[in-house]
Amino acid sequence: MTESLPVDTPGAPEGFEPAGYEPGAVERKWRERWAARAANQPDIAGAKRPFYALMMFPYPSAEGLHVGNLFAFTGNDIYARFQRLQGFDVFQPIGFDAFGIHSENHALKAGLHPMELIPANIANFTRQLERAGLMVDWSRVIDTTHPSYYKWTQWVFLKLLERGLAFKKKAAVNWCPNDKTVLANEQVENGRCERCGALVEQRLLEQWFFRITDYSERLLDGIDGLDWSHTTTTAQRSWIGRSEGAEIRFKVLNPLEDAGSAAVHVTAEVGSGAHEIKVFTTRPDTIFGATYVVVAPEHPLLDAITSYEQRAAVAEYRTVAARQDLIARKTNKEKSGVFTGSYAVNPATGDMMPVWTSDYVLMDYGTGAIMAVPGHDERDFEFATKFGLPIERVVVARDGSARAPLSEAYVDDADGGVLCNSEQFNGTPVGEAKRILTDWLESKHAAKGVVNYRLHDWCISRQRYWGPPIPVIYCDACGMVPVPEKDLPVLLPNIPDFKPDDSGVSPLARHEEWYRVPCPKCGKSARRETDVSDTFLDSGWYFLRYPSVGLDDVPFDPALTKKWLPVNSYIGGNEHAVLHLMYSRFLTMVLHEAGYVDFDEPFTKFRAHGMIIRDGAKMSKSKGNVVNPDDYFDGWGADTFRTYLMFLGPFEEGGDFRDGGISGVRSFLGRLWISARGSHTNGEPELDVMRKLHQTIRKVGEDIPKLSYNTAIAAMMEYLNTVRRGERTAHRAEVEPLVQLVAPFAPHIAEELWESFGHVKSVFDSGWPAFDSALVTQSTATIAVQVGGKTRGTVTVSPDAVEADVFAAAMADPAIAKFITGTPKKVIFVPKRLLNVVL
RNA sequence: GCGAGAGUGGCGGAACUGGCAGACGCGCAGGACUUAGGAUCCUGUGGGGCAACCCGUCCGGGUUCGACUCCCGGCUUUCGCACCA
Repeated sequence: MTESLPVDTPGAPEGFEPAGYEPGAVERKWRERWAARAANQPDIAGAKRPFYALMMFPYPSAEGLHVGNLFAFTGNDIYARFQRLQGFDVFQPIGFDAFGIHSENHALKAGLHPMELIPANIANFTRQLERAGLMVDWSRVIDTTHPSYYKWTQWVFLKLLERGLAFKKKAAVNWCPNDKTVLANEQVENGRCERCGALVEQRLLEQWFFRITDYSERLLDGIDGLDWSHTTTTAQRSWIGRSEGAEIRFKVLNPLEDAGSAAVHVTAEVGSGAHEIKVFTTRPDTIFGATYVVVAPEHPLLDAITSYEQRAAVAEYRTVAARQDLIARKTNKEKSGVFTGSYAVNPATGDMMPVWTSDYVLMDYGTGAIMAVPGHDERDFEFATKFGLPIERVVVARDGSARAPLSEAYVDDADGGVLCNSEQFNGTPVGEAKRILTDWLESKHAAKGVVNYRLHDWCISRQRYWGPPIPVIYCDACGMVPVPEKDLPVLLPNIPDFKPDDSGVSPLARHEEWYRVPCPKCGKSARRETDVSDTFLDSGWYFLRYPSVGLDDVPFDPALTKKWLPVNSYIGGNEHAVLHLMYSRFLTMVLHEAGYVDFDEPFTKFRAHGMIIRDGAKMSKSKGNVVNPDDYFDGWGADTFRTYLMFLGPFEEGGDFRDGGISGVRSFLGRLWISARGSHTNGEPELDVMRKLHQTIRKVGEDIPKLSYNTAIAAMMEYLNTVRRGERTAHRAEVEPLVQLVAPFAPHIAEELWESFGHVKSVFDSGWPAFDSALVTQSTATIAVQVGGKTRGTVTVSPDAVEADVFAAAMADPAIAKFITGTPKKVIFVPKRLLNVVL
């Protein structure tokens, strides 16, 4: 794979024979030089112009660095180095997100202990990352599994506990029988564990939760002020899932002995309404069309409202639903359900509506109960059709008939519909009707307008070993007692048998010597919490820690935090668009309220990078299309590999990795080397070349902040082609600034060439070259001449030529003039660009 | 199903606010230097046609002097979310 370049350079000055470009040697030299000079360590306490360039820290897998990681890190590094060249004190830290089920499972499989596996993985990652030539401050690395870090993760937990934002509740949770662990809803995909693919079961366990739902509104509103990738903010908004509607209360009649008989047609006056079912609906306007009510199988009132006759059927249905819950329930859309034997009163019509239970109503969302409007909801329509429940039309297109039968749910709630069969509200447009009907129901004390969110509380409990123990102690006398801050960290013990079992309790519970502790309050024997916390808690605050790494008495120093945060630029994958970024925002808001930080949004700017695919598919071991960065570092050098990755396609979209293109980038650097090493200082640089240079300086300076790296590289290639056109030798002044432009992409070769020009200081302390706006302007303009919109040729004129000049020039060219027959009806002139003659 | 993107040469991809479509690179072809070249350098390269020219940015309409770009309708595709009431 290694290739040699010619030793002699055409036109090289007498007695100077540049050695061929050998990336291996050059890169080694500069890695060592940077380390020796601590070149990548900003003055954390004293920086004048701090710039925090953060990238999402990796999970240090045993397989080593993935090109996807490298792609992301390189993209961040280029931006960071560019900011450094702009004169900022750039802080680009890195760390390792090494707790969690992934590491633990891998350790189990490999027969190793995570406490041995993880340091080895981190060492390997570090070695690979160092070769990439990242401008990373290696003196401030975070390892989430180190007690000096998770001490403060536990501290964060205690802060939430203090503020009432951490709480325990028994909850139906997703249990993966294979990984033997609880999964967050987000970790379940189509009823299967996102990691191992096993079918997920439902279990009832006591879990720790963070009350993120208290922040739904703030998390949503805050998005407006963020400079984030559009795709990311869209994902956040839809994850929060705000919807406006009404909560409507339905009185339920006591189950009547004869309920269920066909003759039942009770009036509103009958029954005492001992129970009330609350439903959430976004369509209060359709209340007149509500013909039945459905509660989720887990609904707390279900038992109370079920009639004697229906009890067996309901109980059986509920058992089946519980068993299949996340499996069939979310994938099998065939409607099923059972009548409870009770009736609810429609507050608008006074009609009796049968109450059913069905798994198409989710306990998780809204109130766990719905009013069914089969005429105007597809799911309700399907259900009503299947079970023979009445379907009423209460919305009709403006020109439609209120009697028109419904063959499917009419769901147009935008502008088309007006109410019908709704008494005094007939004719009201749907839009207004939502508000009017809510007000009306409110006046009858049957409803209130509410806002509902899809966002759920964050379950942070994991019944596993490889995580930070949740710092709580249970005492028979004192109850739940938080571990005092002075006792942090609660160390994760090094135990050999960390394998989870089927009990649903963490392996830590098997170690009495660990979990038996004196109560911090009364001193009597007590027990530790044996759950560990979610890795998203580790990564939810790590950006706060970086500037304060090494300070053991605080999680993050106030002065340093004020200086460096919020993060100026954050780059990462869109796979974390929702959870990691949402949790980080949430924790920041809480810490802000608690007075620990003076900002409430952690990441001012966020950009999601694209994904690198190969042969049109995601890289994976099973497909055998994984790229090992080491091979490319060895074969081509880090500078070539970095630049190539950035040249593949737009950074925010990713690209298709193929070996084919890499040689183009390598020969670009090779030619740069030759032109720079062979450059002369005789006389003046060529004016046309200098024009192109200054245009290139401008272009690259505009492209990098936009992360438009591929076009920046293309511009530099184009410029180098101009410099070398016709085998000409470069003037020093023509290539020296190019070395600065290339530096963020290919830092090693840039340093080497910069040094060869006689500079003592690093190229990264040389500042970004300024462009001369006089030179950027073209000396001539090539103007397209169109006749009737069709391009018929071009004319070259002065850039400030006016319409008449260009028209004259066009007429002087017979190839163009022959199309201009007769008097032009109209002439469109765009200076410096185009002349269009309309006949 | 809903939401957000994306469809441009043989390939990866450029194209500012509606103004010469195909920058840059790969590949390919020809040439130079060479004992040789898979190294390096130069030239060419959307399709058709001898040419003048014609046709070309997923498809069909539209707006405009002019559309890859804007509007309407459709197709394909990627990524989220998904019985969210």
